[in-house]
Amino acid sequence: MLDIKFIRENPDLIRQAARRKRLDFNVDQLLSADENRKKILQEIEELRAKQNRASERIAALKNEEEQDAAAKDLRELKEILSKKEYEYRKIDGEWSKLMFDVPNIPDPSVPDGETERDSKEIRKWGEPKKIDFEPKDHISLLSSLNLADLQRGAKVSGFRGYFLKNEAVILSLALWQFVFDEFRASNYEPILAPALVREENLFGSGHFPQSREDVYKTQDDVYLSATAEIPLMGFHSGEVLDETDLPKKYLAFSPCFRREAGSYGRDTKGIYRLHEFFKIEQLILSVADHQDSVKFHEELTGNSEKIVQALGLPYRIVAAASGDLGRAHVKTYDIEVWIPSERRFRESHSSSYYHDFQTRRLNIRYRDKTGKSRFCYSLNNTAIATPRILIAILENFQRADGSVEIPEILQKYTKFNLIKPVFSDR
RNA sequence: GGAGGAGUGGCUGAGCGGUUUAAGGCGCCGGUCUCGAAAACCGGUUAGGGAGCAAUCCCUUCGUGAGUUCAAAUCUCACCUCCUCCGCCA
Repeated sequence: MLDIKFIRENPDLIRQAARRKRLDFNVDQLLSADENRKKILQEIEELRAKQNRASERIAALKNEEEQDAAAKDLRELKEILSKKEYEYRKIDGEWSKLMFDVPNIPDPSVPDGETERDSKEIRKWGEPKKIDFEPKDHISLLSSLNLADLQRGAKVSGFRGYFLKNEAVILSLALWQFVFDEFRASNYEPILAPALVREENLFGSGHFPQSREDVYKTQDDVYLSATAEIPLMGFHSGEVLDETDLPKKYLAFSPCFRREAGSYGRDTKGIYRLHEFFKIEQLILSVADHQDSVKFHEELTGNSEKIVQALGLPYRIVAAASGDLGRAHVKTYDIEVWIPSERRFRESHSSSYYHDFQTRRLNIRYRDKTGKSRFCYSLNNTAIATPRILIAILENFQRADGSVEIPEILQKYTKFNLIKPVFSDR
């Protein structure tokens, strides 16, 4: 959600934002709804003022008969008022609907383009290991090393279902432990976040109303969160923080659920795209300052780079193209790790900032030094997502004999340094 | 799942149809007093929107939404949250 005053004063910026994000949004429709709404609201306020004054006069009358007589005269006013109010509710509903559709404005540095293919490489780290044999893909490694059961996963859980087994389990636990340890000395507060969230949080974070079909809904009308960003943004909703408490930094683990409604044809095999996974997410609430957002965006991205570097995975940072940005986003960096079997980089982390788009919806404010209340700015980034990151680890660390090395940094957690192929079902 | 009770400003807490522009207290800000401070005393102090150069004025806001009424913090209904008890439960 953007400030209506800003929209009134900068309709061209909104038009341009919609064009860059490849969204169909009609600013003029909003502006005319806005004008209409404002006009009716002013009329209602005048009528209410009139009614309030008349009511006060009635209250001053001591005689009940006099009161009744005076009240009679007000019924007509009341009728006009309620008609106006009905009109207002209608236009206000229209107005809100449009307001929820207004895209946030992409930063000028965001590369223009339609899809993922138009993203721009910012920097690169590491060299893919020389593999002098035909590298197996993660699906065949999972199978030969007995690390997952995808058939039974589908039988029990349905399409995209999976069981992780044996060393893959220990490796997952090791990754989570390692990441929380990496942040131990930092001022990121560790959190285990709920996955069940109320609808308002999904609106607040900018996932609703557009992406309803991507989210699971329970029979109690609470939803299964697609990321800890959602409960974490809801954490401070409706609060007025003190400027001295900012920035707030969180590191949250949660299960994540995604319907993947629009991606039936894509990544249908393996564990790249799942309905159910686990993620540790970083999130920052900061003061309302663009330069701060830029600074913290780099910090969040840098934190994740350190993790991927420590794991020894070659990666690159790309700035997502304008058309690939979510409605709520100002700018997004993806970390893409090297996948040997595909000979390409694929997304493992996503680091974004939003200015006050989310905090305005969630009403997360702070009192600045002058005592004025302002909306915080928000940012978030993946710290690690499992099992997806296992794909990169398995493929990059595979050896000619079919075994897989464990990244050195994880060995103190896993207590083993090699995953060996099995030749019979364990 | 069942039975009760409760949600009021930054906090505490009164009000239960109309001088409520929400009492009182705490906190905070300003002032008087003081060499300075504390105490005491005086004044100010919810938030959002709108009109105006400004002084100021208007509307909304007592968990949320709908309703009754000329008028709702106050009455009715639904929902949300918290507390107590019973049941179930890792």
